[in-house]
Amino acid sequence: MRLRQINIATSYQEVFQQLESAILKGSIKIGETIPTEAELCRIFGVKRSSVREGIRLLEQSGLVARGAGRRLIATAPATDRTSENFIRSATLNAVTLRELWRVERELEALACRLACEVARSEHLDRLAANIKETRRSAGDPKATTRLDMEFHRLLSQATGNRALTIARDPLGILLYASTDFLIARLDQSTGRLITAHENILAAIRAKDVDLAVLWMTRHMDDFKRGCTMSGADFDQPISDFVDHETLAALIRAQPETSLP
Amino acid sequence: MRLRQINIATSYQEVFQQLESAILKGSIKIGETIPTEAELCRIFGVKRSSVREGIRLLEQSGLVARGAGRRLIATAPATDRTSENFIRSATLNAVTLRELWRVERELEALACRLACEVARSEHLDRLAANIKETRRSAGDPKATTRLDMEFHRLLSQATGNRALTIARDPLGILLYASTDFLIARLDQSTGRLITAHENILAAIRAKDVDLAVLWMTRHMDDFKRGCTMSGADFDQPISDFVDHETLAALIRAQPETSLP
DNA sequence: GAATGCCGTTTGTCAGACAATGTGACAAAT
DNA sequence: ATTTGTCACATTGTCTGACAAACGGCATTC
Repeated sequence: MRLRQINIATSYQEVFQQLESAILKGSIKIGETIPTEAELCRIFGVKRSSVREGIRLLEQSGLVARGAGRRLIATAPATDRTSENFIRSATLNAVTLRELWRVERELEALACRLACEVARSEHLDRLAANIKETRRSAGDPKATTRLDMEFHRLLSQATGNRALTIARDPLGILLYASTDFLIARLDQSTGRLITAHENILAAIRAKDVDLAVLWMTRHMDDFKRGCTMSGADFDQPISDFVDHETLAALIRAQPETSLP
Repeated sequence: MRLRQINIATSYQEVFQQLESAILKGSIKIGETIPTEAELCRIFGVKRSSVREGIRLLEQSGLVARGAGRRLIATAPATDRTSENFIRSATLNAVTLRELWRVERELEALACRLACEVARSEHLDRLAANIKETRRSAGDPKATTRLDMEFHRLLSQATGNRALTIARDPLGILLYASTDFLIARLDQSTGRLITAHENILAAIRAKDVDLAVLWMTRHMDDFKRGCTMSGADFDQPISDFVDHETLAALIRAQPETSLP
């Protein structure tokens, strides 16, 4: 005889699960409004407090957001939700800069390979514009760092691979936030950074996979060297490099990466 | 004169943010109990409904969970929270099997490289045990598929790189769930699967990076061939291969990957 | 036609209550 | 001595009812 764990869901969890299913399977389409709280009370046969608590769970999952008025509309969770979670998880598990960097290095290389394959000109133009702006930002390390992060984000979008974008985004944000702390690093190396970006873009334009990956790898190794040279211990947990307030601000400041 | 966007947080959001900060910066340590709702009411000066709605946000973030009794304790969000989010995002953005597979292929290769570097014998033994069990599972495709997923999860843990584990886990779950649907595929190829796993493990034991990556790449390409041969269109969104109920069950069934 | 003010609707919050469930201690039974 | 029954207590889950603030939409005004 096999008996199983008893697991009774509370009312508010039931509210969450039913609405979540409805959104994920498309009964409620993205952009549609969710019924009002009063209506949900009628539908589910529970009181407003339970409905509201269930809605909070949806809210934190990124499945609903307040649209025009205060009505809730169904939304597809963008990369920033996954980023939030990744960042919380990485922070509390004391993930080190080295671990983060190693994975990011590989994903950036993959981004280069994929970009060479699909590379639409509109995406490449955006990258070119980013480089141009980066050159103008010389002398403003904070802006340079931000544009660097933006370059890599644009590159991942240029691949058209949304799994890559979703997976890479949080890593990019965390690395950026950590090095923002070590900003002195950049003063010396803005030149090298621009050179690397330019060469990467040129290689992608030429569809030269190996060259693009080579330059990207150099770029990432430069990044590491810069960190260690400015005294950072690559084996310290990221929470030593960046406080949570900064991270929270960063997450919310993301330009809501669109996944076409 | 520079005026900025006004952004007033509601009471329950404020409750969430303050508790989130406290946990992330360690004022409330992982494993500690959160004050009772009544106490939080006193502390924050708001009513229970607001406190409770704030707690729901924490709950969905994976920052708290019900411990012994019904008291809430602070928890470090494990990989399954990030997985949930990734999966919702990937599903609703209609990410295709191809996109997913391409990224997973790269991360698995990285896992091989890192495993060759650090490879502690206890982890390798676990992989060996998994292969042994896989061999016993011949004839039970469902079990084989599950053990295959488990192999890759164990491998990523063997790298000691928690950023990799957190990033890879959701991809593994999604790919597994999608192919569970195409289970016939496996009947023909369990042999090849075991051979691949064995060769990967042997190469890692011998610290032969190139060989390990080579076998892993073959293994992943086999996977793709198996999918297409059993009639799957690799360019269809994953939601065509797996319904949400299955995914939700999978997420909850995860053995709560520990990040040491 | 665009700006303004009013009104119904919906949400955010409060106030208070009760039942269900879990804890801990202690007595009773095996 | 270990297990079981019982009880008081703490805490959570849910309900009831209410009100102010904020918003959309509509009629009004210039």
